[in-house]
Amino acid sequence: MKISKKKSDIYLSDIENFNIEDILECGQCFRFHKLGDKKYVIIAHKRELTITQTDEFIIFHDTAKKDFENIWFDYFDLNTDYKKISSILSENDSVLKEAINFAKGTRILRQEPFECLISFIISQNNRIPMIKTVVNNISEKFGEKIENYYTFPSIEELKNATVEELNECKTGFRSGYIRDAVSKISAGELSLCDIEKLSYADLKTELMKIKGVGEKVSDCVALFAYAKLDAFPIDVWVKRITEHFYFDGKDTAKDKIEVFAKEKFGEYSGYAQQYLFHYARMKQIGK
DNA sequence: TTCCAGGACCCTG
DNA sequence: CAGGGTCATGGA
Repeated sequence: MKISKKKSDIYLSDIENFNIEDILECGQCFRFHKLGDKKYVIIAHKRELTITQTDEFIIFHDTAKKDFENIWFDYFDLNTDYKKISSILSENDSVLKEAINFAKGTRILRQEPFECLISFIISQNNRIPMIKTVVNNISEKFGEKIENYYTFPSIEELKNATVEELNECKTGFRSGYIRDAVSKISAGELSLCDIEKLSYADLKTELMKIKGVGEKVSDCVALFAYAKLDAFPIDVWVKRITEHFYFDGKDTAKDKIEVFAKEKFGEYSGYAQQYLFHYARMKQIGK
């Protein structure tokens, strides 16, 4: 990977397995807007990052080198060798091979824990376009305006949000769950910072103390905010595609699928899950 | 109109 | 303890 600075922009080159479209459209994060072909603006870390990708470069517009090193390098998981991981997962598994080939440039983002937690609470029994709408509504109502967009609110900014105000953001029956998460965190019953050092299993146990956070939501937060790569979130799509390809199309309990994934994908479960999820959803597999 | 979505809660038996 | 009805919301 090569990094160069041109005027106020950062240029990345010689990087494999990076496709901004795959990364953003695969359903792991919700606060971005498409500006054009392979051109997006992402709102994270109190910044609006405009990013474009050409055949040769990935361009981080108007970005200080310090911000690239301190924020975006980790956010885009640039220290991980996805070529190696995709090659290991493709080996002896034609399903993964196909799913990876479909979206080679997918990477697991390292998202901010609070935003990730609230976003995936909202995700339950919901659709991705609607999740994006609701998360944006919350940002516009409780966050701060940067330039053209609003930040996702901090814990402090969401602390006094009432169920009625949340309902106005279309959170529906999840408003009480968000209230419970915010109150437990602001009361110090749960520290999103302290749990970072916990194992995957212990981290899940802590997150699941929040009302409205179960197996799947805690798995997503573990994977997308804390980089617990042994997590394998099982939603309707992952259930469908694993049943379709690995269980002869038969209805299979989630705990059985979990055991299967751990055995087959091991320390790379999180990556495998994301390739499978995106492929299944795009191809409507099992539906 | 009915069904369903990156589920989890809670009541019933 | 397992199973399934129920929960807002909006698009297909």
